[in-house]
Amino acid sequence: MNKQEQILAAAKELIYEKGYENTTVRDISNLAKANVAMISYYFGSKEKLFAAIIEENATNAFNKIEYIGNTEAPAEKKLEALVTMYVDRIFSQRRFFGIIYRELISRNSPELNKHIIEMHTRNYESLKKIINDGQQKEIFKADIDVELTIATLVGTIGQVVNPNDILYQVYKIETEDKEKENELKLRLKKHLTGILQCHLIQK
Amino acid sequence: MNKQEQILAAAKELIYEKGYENTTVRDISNLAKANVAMISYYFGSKEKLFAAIIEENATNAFNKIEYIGNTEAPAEKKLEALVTMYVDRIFSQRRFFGIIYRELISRNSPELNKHIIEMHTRNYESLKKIINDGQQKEIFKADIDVELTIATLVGTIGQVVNPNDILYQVYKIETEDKEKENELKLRLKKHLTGILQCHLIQK
Amino acid sequence: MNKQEQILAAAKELIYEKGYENTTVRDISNLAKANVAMISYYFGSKEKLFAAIIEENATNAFNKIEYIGNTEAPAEKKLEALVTMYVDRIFSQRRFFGIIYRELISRNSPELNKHIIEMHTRNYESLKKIINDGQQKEIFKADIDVELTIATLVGTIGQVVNPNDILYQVYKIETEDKEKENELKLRLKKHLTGILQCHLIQK
Amino acid sequence: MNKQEQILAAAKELIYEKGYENTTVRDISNLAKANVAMISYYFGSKEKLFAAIIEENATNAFNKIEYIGNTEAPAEKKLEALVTMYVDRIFSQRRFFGIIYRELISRNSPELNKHIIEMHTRNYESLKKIINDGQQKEIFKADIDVELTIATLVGTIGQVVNPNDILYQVYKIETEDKEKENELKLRLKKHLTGILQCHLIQK
DNA sequence: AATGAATGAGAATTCATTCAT
DNA sequence: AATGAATGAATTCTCATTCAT
Repeated sequence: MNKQEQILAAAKELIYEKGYENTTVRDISNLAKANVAMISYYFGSKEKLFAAIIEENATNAFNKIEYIGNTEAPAEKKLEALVTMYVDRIFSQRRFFGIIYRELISRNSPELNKHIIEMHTRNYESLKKIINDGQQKEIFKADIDVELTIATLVGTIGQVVNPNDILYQVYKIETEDKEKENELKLRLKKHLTGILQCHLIQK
Repeated sequence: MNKQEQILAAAKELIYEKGYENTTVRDISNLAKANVAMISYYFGSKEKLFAAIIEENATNAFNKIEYIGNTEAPAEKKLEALVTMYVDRIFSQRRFFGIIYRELISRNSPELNKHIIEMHTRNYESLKKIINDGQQKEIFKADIDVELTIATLVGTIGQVVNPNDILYQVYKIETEDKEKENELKLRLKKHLTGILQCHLIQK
Repeated sequence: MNKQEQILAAAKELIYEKGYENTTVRDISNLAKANVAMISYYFGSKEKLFAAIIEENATNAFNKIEYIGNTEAPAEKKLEALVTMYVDRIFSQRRFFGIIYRELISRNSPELNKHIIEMHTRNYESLKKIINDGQQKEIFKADIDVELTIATLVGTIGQVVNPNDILYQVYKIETEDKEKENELKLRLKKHLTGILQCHLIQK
Repeated sequence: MNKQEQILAAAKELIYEKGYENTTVRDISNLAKANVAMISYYFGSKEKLFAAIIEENATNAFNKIEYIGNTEAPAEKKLEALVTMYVDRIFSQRRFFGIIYRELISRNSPELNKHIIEMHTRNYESLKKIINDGQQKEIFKADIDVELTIATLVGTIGQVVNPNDILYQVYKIETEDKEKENELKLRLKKHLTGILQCHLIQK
């Protein structure tokens, strides 16, 4: 792992840990064992470093959604695959998920916001295609609110995973415990598959 | 409205608009037409001002949940009332919703976090009581995941309302348009009532 | 002298001494025995502090030119008064004269440049009026190049006073010696009065 | 043109354009299409690169003055030749003229200053010799202030050419216009020849 | 209760220079 | 001779807080 990658990794870790505003470039450079100036050298600025992280992340998600969309599986299997993928993904990136929204809200960098939105729109469209496809094949109900159904999928996981102190204390789930975490992931997959099937599938 | 209230109001407005870190005490004092020093004078520090806002907010929510729980309505009506209340509430406080989680993540003030969690736990318990009640009366299914069901309720609304640029661009919803906003609220209420009834109610 | 004035005074001193770029806000705040932040507090930024200095200075010059222009003296007396005024002025502000041009050349702040030019234009017009008046009264020759005559007046003094190492070493004039300095001022006044009278006055 | 010369050329161009402090070694290396490190490699440091530029420039001037001094022409012709030479020279090097003084004032490199002063002293002595020669031959008046006369020559041109925004706006002269520029040079030569002859030549 | 001035710490960024190749 | 990566020092500015009134 070269310096540039080390910086990226350190930034990802810290930015979620403490938020974008609370993470200083010095923190990042210390963790990455790189000189402060290297951040400007490689990424131009703190903000652009952040943009690079988002870019990488969103593209990654996009590829996974597209992959599921392009399989030959029936719609209900695709739904299950999406739930599984999303739960795994958001959990494994719990350190990152959430910041996007947090920073989106801080309107001080319209350019960055625009970029994030573009990424998200792309991912969203890819996701929508899968549901529309299920509707066309008359496996999914026609009269569902596609946008809000996606909001339920993502929002539920986000709610569980994001504000982790709440998760781990309000929801009485122990943190740092891999086993318990896997249990929770299973619970989430089951809950979401159940609620979404009930909501989506024709009877 | 006295100076203290003016400061509180200004803080609420700005902190959501730009986030906690991006809101300076000077911004707040300017908007409140108060002197900077008054913030320290009345609230002790910026952080304590923030805590005061959260306090007020959470207590407000708690009262509303308790009120619904204490009515004589049947469980399915209470569910509908909760959906309506949550949608209205989060929408009307969209300016505030989200910061809590955002700041929770920034771990720099454990005390503040603890306080937020206590508030939330209290609200959460009150909410859970309502669902457990419906289960006891055999209107709601017994084998549902109560915690995650609440996560779906709150998370779905949050997902729609929170990152509003995404809302307004990815979800193709026009901002600043009261009529469209009401339309969206109706959509959300319908979607959530539908999906939660399908999920919760015994057949 | 309050803090704001102290900062202004310290800035004037240092900026000429070492140039704008070589003077740090920390230097200024140290000399002014003020905190660094006070510079932003009072002036907004280093650049605006510089602008304030220029403003004050140019306005001061303008008033003096206007005063001479408005006296009842004959043109040749006004010329003498101008020479005297300019020599005294540039000498007494030798610490300041020159920076304007130095910074004008560094084109990085177009706004500042625009402002400086406006000030100078105003002063220049006032000066020109005096010479034109002498021409109208047929005391001064009609066929002189007014712009370049002013350039000679200002440029000569500037050349002597500005690059003071050259002045004091190339021109073999001892620095820091008040007596010698007065001698030099007399020399300059004599030289300029002589050369300008020879150039301007009708025979 | 090899790399070293390219760097020198790029440095000359940029340093005047933006001033010494505002020109970064990276700017220079970019324009010269050379690596940053080559500047240190060839010149030792940014400052020494600057010294090299000054050296070249001053020597060039010295040779021209000496050439005029060594011709057989009568003093008044030499004066005219000097005016012409100086106007042409300062104009053609307007990009460079002025920085010398600007940097001289920034006292942070005494060595560099000393060097510049030496160069200037040499040039100045050569110039003075020409005037003294004219005095000896009783063509020029004996009672003139030689130093200040030279200051008038150089200062007037500098005043016109140096702060070019003032020149081009206060003096109402269009920039970038070769024809107008030549016109201005002629004006200057005429003005200076006139004023200096009137001042210097015996009647 | 209220103010404006003042403080000191900490932020991101930029720069000339050097090192390893 | 030439390069790209890396360094550490320095700079301006912003912020929450406190002091004197």
